[in-house]
Amino acid sequence: MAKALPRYKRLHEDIKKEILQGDISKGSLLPSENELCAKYNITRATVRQGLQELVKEGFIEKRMGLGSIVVSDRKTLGLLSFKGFSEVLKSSALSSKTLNLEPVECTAWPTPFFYELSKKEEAQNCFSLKRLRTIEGDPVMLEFTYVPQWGTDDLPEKLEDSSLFKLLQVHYEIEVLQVVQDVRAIIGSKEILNLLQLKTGDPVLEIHRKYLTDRAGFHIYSTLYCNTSKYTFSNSFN
Amino acid sequence: MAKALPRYKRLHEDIKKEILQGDISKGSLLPSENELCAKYNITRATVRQGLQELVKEGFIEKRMGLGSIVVSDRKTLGLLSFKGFSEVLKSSALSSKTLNLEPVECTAWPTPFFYELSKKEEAQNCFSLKRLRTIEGDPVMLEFTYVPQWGTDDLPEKLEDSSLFKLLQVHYEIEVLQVVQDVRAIIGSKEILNLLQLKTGDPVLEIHRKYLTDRAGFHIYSTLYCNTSKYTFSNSFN
DNA sequence: AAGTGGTCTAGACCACTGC
DNA sequence: CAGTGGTCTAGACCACTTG
Repeated sequence: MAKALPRYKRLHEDIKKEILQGDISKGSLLPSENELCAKYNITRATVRQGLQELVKEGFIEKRMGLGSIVVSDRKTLGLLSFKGFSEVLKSSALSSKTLNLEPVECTAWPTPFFYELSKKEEAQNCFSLKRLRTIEGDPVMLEFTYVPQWGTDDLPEKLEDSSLFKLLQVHYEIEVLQVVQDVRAIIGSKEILNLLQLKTGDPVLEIHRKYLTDRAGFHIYSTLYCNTSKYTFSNSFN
Repeated sequence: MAKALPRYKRLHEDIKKEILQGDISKGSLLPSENELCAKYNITRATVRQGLQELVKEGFIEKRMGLGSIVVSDRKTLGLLSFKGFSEVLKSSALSSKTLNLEPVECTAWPTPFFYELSKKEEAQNCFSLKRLRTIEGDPVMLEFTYVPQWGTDDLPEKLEDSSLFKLLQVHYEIEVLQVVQDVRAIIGSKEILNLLQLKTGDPVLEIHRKYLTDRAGFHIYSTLYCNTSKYTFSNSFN
């Protein structure tokens, strides 16, 4: 029972594999779109659809009049910035920990919710995670995350041994494609300040996030409260 | 001299404006792709190219067999995108203004500087801009920007009639490729609070930015102080 | 000048959602 | 069922970069 991948997807995965395996080295040019047409026996529109995925993932960049350049590590920071806390920090020398403040629950969505939910989302429950992140023992981020219960029923037990985003990718084949976030500075509530070990009147970074995935209509939502007195919240994009 | 906009871009901006102005309400369906073909006198491939931009920006989502749903009418500002203040706002219905608090000066870099400068940068002076951005009359962002004086000698007079980033692109052919930023929440100083019309003890978003350009070694630096009491600052990345 | 990616046309068939 | 978006073909002209 072969799945019969779309042709553009086939090209996308082929080239991605070649890049990751080093068959096409960073900085070099991909075959031209016309050459790829010939190689895969597809039209240019289909080739471009496939290449566009690679651009979106940050593997290649296109240069007018020149070609498609492999830049596999240029977007690294930008990619890491939404892949979750642990992935971002694991390459640095700082020790980080994540503490689940409450067991994962499956409940209705909080109301009012900070982003508008679709009817499909509203109709189902969600898993809610309440976690505190620390760096070198200092609490730096309080995170409330909401994952729709939609083919992810055994999420709680799986969550034990891996990060949320890795779990979604590996066990459910859900990949985060994009993040939209709203940022503001607020004076933290007593509960938030307490958990972040801040004093009354201290400012806190509040971030609302919506993660868009490759499963249509499947979104993950987070609210983050950050103690930025010692560590800043940094990201990179292009 | 202005080039005609590509047709897909025209459609993209039109619909985006309609969404932001509330002409198409959140949760409703866009006209079908075939209807848009007829309305704009373009083919479906072109319509899809335009709609895809809206998907990328998080304004719409597509549902197989159903249509394109408007999922966001955020009036928040994509100010964390690197395209600059004016560009982000021009498609929305909100009126924005930029006030130069001081004439553009060419001086040494401030010390200490918030990012590490290369020797080449340190060896030259920089233009410093101090600007206040307002939306609908409300001051929302105080911006200190530093541009190296490196083939940009006539920057001050050129700056009169266009945005900084457009100016750099058009007159000096410098294109911003990537942005690195550090974000924190602070309690504003008296001067900052005053300019942003905030009260003592109010929180402010502080952002340090480094813009990387296609001219090797040429960077632009900014410090932003944002009043997030009324508008949040949003961005989107992948 | 030759080749590249950027844009665009005018069709086509399919799988899916709602009625 | 009729209509939608998902995929795809076979062309075309353009602006741009490099030799």
